[in-house]
Amino acid sequence: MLIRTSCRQESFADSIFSVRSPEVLTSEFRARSLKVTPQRQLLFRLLHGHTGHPTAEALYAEASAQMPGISLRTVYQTLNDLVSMGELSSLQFAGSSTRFDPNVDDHHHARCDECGELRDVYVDHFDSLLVSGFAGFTPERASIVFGGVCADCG
Amino acid sequence: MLIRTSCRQESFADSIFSVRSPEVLTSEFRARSLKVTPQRQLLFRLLHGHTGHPTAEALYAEASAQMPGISLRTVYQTLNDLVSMGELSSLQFAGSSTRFDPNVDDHHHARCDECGELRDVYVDHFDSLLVSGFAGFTPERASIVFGGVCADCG
DNA sequence: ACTGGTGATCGCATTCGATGCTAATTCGCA
DNA sequence: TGCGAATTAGCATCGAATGCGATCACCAGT
Ligand SMILES: [Mn+2]
Ligand SMILES: [Mn+2]
Ligand SMILES: [Zn+2]
Ligand SMILES: [Zn+2]
Repeated sequence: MLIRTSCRQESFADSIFSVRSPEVLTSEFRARSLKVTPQRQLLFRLLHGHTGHPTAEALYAEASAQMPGISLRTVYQTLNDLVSMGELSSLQFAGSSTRFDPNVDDHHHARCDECGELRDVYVDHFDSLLVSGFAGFTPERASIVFGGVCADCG
Repeated sequence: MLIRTSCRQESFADSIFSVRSPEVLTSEFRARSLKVTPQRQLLFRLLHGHTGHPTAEALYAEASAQMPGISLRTVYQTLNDLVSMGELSSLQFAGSSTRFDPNVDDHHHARCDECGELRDVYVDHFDSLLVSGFAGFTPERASIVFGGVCADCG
């Protein structure tokens, strides 16, 4: 496998992509007659600025620290709402639970075979790919997952 | 999203990729001191020539038709063995159970959003992709999944 | 062919992530 | 402030997959 690494690597590292602000999410929820509860507000805050790919359990742990008694069920509920609103995306890999991605930008992922760490990667010249085998299939989206070894595990 | 469709589309459709022959798999199992039982032989046969992406349950159904009493546990066992031997690969998507892929050729997939149908696609010029964000990560593999609508659901 | 030993089979229990259900609560609008 | 509708939280349930272990059977060596 040959992969060309862009020289613009650094410029991307500077950018931080996350879920939209708690204020925006609040309006979005209200606009859909969804109530803005303290539990949801807390999750809005936790997700905003989050650059990783947390699981529901991880967010539940973070949330519990600030709001003891919040239920895992509610965390799932809210994350699912955000996903169906397109404010969050979800990723699934073999042998681990669903990861939620606060970065809804058009991007792809690199996943470490050892530790499962997931990082965002950006791909240029996607349209120079030549794909055969669609035969009637209408592609609308594409997602690339690179498998390999991360810096820590290497 | 812009995707270039290869004019060689048809030539690929002619090729049939599958798991290796029951005879080869038999030798492979013996070489590893794994016994070649009737249950395994049946699965070898079912997988050979299989061009789809069946679930363990689906293969269990097929197997049960020819060998009533075979257990789902044994089907999983054998499929997992084949995967760890590299004779079969496994794929996982959100909201559905693991799909086993008898095609271990280097290829990618297109998945219908409606019905979940999965088809093989082949990608050329992969090395013209420009990837940024690796930063220490050593990529070894890549897998592309196209999302969209299949001919039946369109 | 027989046999011993190691690996396989199969059914049942168990795990784990995720969702269904619902009484009690709370949000948000009037 | 009060009402109706949405939410919460806890527990039950689900589905896919694996752990376990008594019994079975492949197969190498005789
Ligand atoms: Mn991401
Ligand atoms: Mn395939
Ligand atoms: Zn790692
Ligand atoms: Zn379809």
